[in-house]
Parts: sequence; C-alpha cells; structure tokens
Amino acid sequence: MAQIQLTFPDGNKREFNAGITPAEIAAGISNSLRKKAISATVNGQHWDLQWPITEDAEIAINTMKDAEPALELIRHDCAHIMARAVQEIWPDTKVTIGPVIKDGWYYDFDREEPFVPEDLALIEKKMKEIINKRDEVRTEIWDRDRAVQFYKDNNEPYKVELIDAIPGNEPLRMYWHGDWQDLCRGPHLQNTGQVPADAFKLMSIAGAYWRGDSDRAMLQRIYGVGFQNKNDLKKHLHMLEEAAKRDHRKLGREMDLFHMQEEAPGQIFWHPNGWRIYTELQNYMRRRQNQAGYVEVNTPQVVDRKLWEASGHWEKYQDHMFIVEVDEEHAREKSVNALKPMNCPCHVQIFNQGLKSYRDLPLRMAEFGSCNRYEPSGALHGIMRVRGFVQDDAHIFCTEAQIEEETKRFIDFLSLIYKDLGFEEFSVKFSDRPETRAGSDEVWDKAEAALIAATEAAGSEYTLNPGEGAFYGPKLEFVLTDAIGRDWQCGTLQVDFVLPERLDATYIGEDGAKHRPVMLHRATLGSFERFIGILIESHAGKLPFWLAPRQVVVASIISDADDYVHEVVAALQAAGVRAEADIRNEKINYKVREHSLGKVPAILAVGMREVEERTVSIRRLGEKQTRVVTLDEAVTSLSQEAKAPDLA
RNA sequence: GCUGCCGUAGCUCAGGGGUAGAGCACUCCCUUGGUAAGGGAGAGGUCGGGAGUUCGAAUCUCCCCGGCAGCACCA
Repeated sequence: MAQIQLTFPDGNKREFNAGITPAEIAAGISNSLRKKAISATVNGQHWDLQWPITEDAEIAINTMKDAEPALELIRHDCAHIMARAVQEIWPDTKVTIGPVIKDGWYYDFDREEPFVPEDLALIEKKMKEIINKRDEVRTEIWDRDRAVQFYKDNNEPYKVELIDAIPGNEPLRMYWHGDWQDLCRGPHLQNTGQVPADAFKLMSIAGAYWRGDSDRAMLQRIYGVGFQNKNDLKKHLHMLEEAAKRDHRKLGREMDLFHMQEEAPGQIFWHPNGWRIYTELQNYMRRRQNQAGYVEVNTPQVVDRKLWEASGHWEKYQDHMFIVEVDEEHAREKSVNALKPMNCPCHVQIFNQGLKSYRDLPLRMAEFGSCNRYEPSGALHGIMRVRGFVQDDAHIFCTEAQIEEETKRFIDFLSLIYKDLGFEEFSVKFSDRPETRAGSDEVWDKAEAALIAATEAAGSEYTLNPGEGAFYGPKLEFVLTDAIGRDWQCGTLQVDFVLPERLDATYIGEDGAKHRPVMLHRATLGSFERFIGILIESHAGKLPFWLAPRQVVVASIISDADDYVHEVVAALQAAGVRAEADIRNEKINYKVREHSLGKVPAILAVGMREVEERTVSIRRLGEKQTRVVTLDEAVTSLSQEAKAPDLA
C-alpha cells in the first residue's frame, strides 16, 4: 500500500498508509484525543475527521479549544440539527440551504404555515434532544443520479435545484445523523453530542428569497447564534443589549434630536438639538471644502423631466423618483417634473454655462445637495436610510490624466475628515466594470488603473467588489460600521465618462479643439443624515464636545445662586459655548441625573460657595469626580474645547 | 416591494366583546436641597385610519397607513 508522509504541528513527520483518516490518526495518538477531536486542518484546509488523506501533507487535529474550526463546526452542525428538528416537528417542511454566518448560522425553509416566535422555543427544545442523542455523523459520496432521485422521492425540489447548480465533476457529499441527511460539502463534527447544548440560541424568523432573487419564492429563514460555551453566548447577548441602547432612533428620542411621523415616511423633522449637530457638521464641512479648493453651488429641487431624460435618469431611475405633476386646471404651463434624486445633472448645467478652458480644470463643484429618492418602504431605517436627505456632494470636472491626482487628493481629504470626526478605521471597496456598461474597454482600463493607483498612493487598503461598478464607471466606496456591526457606505468616488457625453459638457483644450471632461462624483460623509446616525451610535450619544447640541448646563444648587447662574451662562455664550441655565426648583441630584441622561458633556453646578468665590463646580459626563475652577478658567477651557477640529 | 411581527397617554408598556390603566414625563402647591429621581395634588387617550360583524368593538374580520426584523434594492 502506498505510503504518505504527514507533518504534525510540532514538526514531527510520520509515515501512514495513503487513505488514512484524521480520526484514525487521532486514535493512534490517544483515546482521549480520538474523543475530543472535532476536525483536522490539512494543508490549511478544514478537513472532516472521516475524510481520507491521500498525499503528503501538514496536518493538525482540532479540538473544541481551537476557536476558529470549533465555531465553524458548532454553527454548521447547529444549522443541520435545527433543520432536522424542524423537519421532525413539521415533516412537510422543505429544506434549502443553511450556511454559517457571523456569530451563527441561518437555515431557509419552505413551509406553508409561517413560523411564529413561539416556535423557536419548540425548535430549540427539539435541537437539545437531538444533541443529547449523540448521533454519529456519517458522510458518504453519492453519484449525481442517485442524489437527484433521492431528493425527488423525498419531495425536496430545492435540493434537486442545488445539485443542478453544482459543476458536474464535483462529488456530491451527503451528511447523515440519525435518519436525517443533508447535501453538504462539510466538514462536520463526529457526533451531534459535540455541540454544546447550552451555548446556542435561535434569534429570529424572517423572510428571504430563494437564491437571493426577488422574482423567486419567499422562504422562511431562521437565524441562530452559537458559541463554544455558555459564557460566550451570554457575552454575545449582552453585547446585543448594549448595541440596542446606542440605537440612534432611541437616542434621537431621548436626546430630543429629531422625530419622524407617518405623514412623511423616510423624512426627518429635525428638532433644535439635532439641527445644531447638523449645522455644526455642515459648517465644518464647508470650511474644509473651501480649504480643499472646492467652489460651492446650489441647484433647483424641482426639475423638468426633459433634463432627466437627457441624463438617463428618467429611463433608469424613474421608479425611485418623486414625480411632480402640476394640476392641469391650475397650471399656468403644463409640465412633468421630478424632485432631484441626485445633483449631477444640475452641476453639468452650471459647467455648461459659458465656455470652459482646460485651464479651468480640475473644477471641483460642491453642493450640500438636498435630494429626494423614493426608496422602497422596506429599505427605510431611522435616519440612516431615508427618502429626503442632503449629500455633501461634489463633482470634479477634469481630464483623464487628472483622475489619479484628484482621486488621491480626495482620499487624503476624506481621511482627514474621518479622523477629525473620530473614525480612524474605515474600509475601502473598489468596484470594477459591470457586465452591462457604457464606454469602451480602453477607457475602463484607464479609469480602473487610475483609481487603483491613486488608492494605493494614498496608502489605503481596499477590497475588490468585482462587477459592482456603476454602469458609467468604476467606483470606490468608503464604509463605516455601526453599533451592531452593520456596514454603511458613507463616502464614495465614482468615475463617470457617460454623463458629460449625454449632457454635452465640453472644454477647449490646449489644441484649441473641444474635448469631453471626465466627471468624478464624490461624497465624503455621504449624507448628513446617515453620517449623524453613525456618529450618534458610535459615540453612544456622547458626542465630542464641539458637536454636542447642548454643551454646558449651568445648574443652581440653591435659588439664591440664580443670578450668578445667568452670569456664568452669559459669559460662556459670549465665548461661543452652547450653554443654558437650569434654575428649576429641583435638587441638584435631580438636575445632574437628568442632564447626564441627556448626554450633556459638562454640568456646572453653582451654590453659595461658588457665588462667593466666583468659581464653578464642573462635572463631566461619565465622571463622578467634580472639579472646582474659577469662572475665567472655565470659560477659557470650555470655549477652547467648543472649537471644531479645524479651528482648534 | 416581499415574508413575518407590531401600532393603547409625550415615553415605556399592561389590558382585552359591556363606562380606558400603571410608571416616568407634564402642570400647580409645599420644599432651598451640594453632584444620577424630595413630597403632595392635578391634567392628559374617541386605543394608527376606514369598512364590516354585533344590542354593544380598543378588543373579532377585511382593507389601507405607519413601524420593527430580515430579504431584495442602494442607479
């Protein structure tokens, strides 16, 4: 029999008969390892204990102590066990797919009756029974015809479809435990009893389209989370609770920042506190953009369909536009308009006024552009995904040769802004040419190469999003992560060769002839609305001092100090600090509690002692310690802290 | 948009075919208290909207609107 040489993690090499399985190797080492083993890693590949090894390899036997394989197996086996539990309880349920995801797994089912939340406890109970049976997990390789016939006989049409989608030369692997089986590429645990029965939890039920396609059947998805032990599960559930506390919708209400109501779905009523954040951020962005060589413009909200037809939006984007038709009876002139969903066509109109020279390029045209998009109802989410919002938008009109330099400038600009706003970490995605696109391959080659070169020159790591570019050009996306790990695209830069053509933008080159400029669409924050949502969540409402809507509350301890309270407030306001007085007939405990919950970063308490000494007692948010300083010192330090990062 | 769940006072929520409830917030009175809730009294809702069943609907049924989770979408 042929021999193979296996190398163990400690460097030991040993000879084995070809075809030996990791289970046999583990048994040869010790009986306890045989029992504790969950899988192997063979040449870096996660390997089932039952799979034979046929060539020389590096091998490691994994146990539950090896977090990465352990979590993958626990979650994957949980998915199978859950599917088995569901089919044992409701035998008419059809199974589809059940992959491992971050923190857990899901499985999609097709069943007439919808699952209800109470079913989750039922399924969990059944899962624990299955785990306690300690059924051995067996795997077999089947040929295609047998597998297809098997699933046809068992009325599992989705599995038949999955097999059809697997390339013909790949073996079909079946996994069994008890009488239940699933088509699965593995690996899996040795037996169901290896899954910790107290470290998983079924979380939610939701709809999901078969194969992610909204034209196909809506399945029922059950989500679960699973860990190595009970304590990790507890920690995870606790983390979710903490994340829920920093939900911007909850904090927005508690801090009295904004509200939304059903007469204007997806649009925001900004309250005074919220609007202070908004304007502070906008003023900051305006200063930064001016410094970076942008010119600011402003363009119309309601624009005739003729322009949208010319830009291509009418054809490609109409479903997402608010159409405004003037009532014929009252109309002085009949027209069909749309609220602008984007600013680009209007910016080209400004560019097209008068003749432009190559000397005018690059022309960086910025607008805090108020846009309205009719987003699908299910997409709306607090202030993060809305129908009315303001982009910190700009279009850079430039030559092809300038793409790289302008991209690099933008990445530097964005990095500076994000850093000022407390986001050192963000991810960059690069989306290249989609299948249906405008423009020649040569142009795409140039644009993609320029974007990548600039990204690398700016020192940014990026991940590739193949085929996800806009039809008019490749794009970069800058992504921030919210409190519960969801990603939000904020900044973007898109190269566009199409719109200048469609809207006939030209400049006169050095050669005296007309040329087509390239447009770079770019946004740094993305939208003020979304970015403020992310700011609120990432700071759990405790915004940096300069952005805090209420910076200082001066609270009297005794009403004899009221006059002094007003004096302190006036001094702070004169120095540019957002300060307010609290001379209500309440105890200082009450005031401190209320303003702490309101996330006011500094509470200045004054009683008779402070009045006599002309001092204030400062209590910072989140600290129990108070500090007594003179009024002058307080005004100086707080006014310094109130300055935006570019002014400090 | 799709699947499921939800909508009762400003907020958080209980109730459920027969006169609408609690806590907090709010208003007034007492209290002047030194760093996370001092005490008392009062006011506040045609139970998301519409239709139906019924002697009677917040409660049951249907339609619509909005919200939440996920999916799809994010040009």
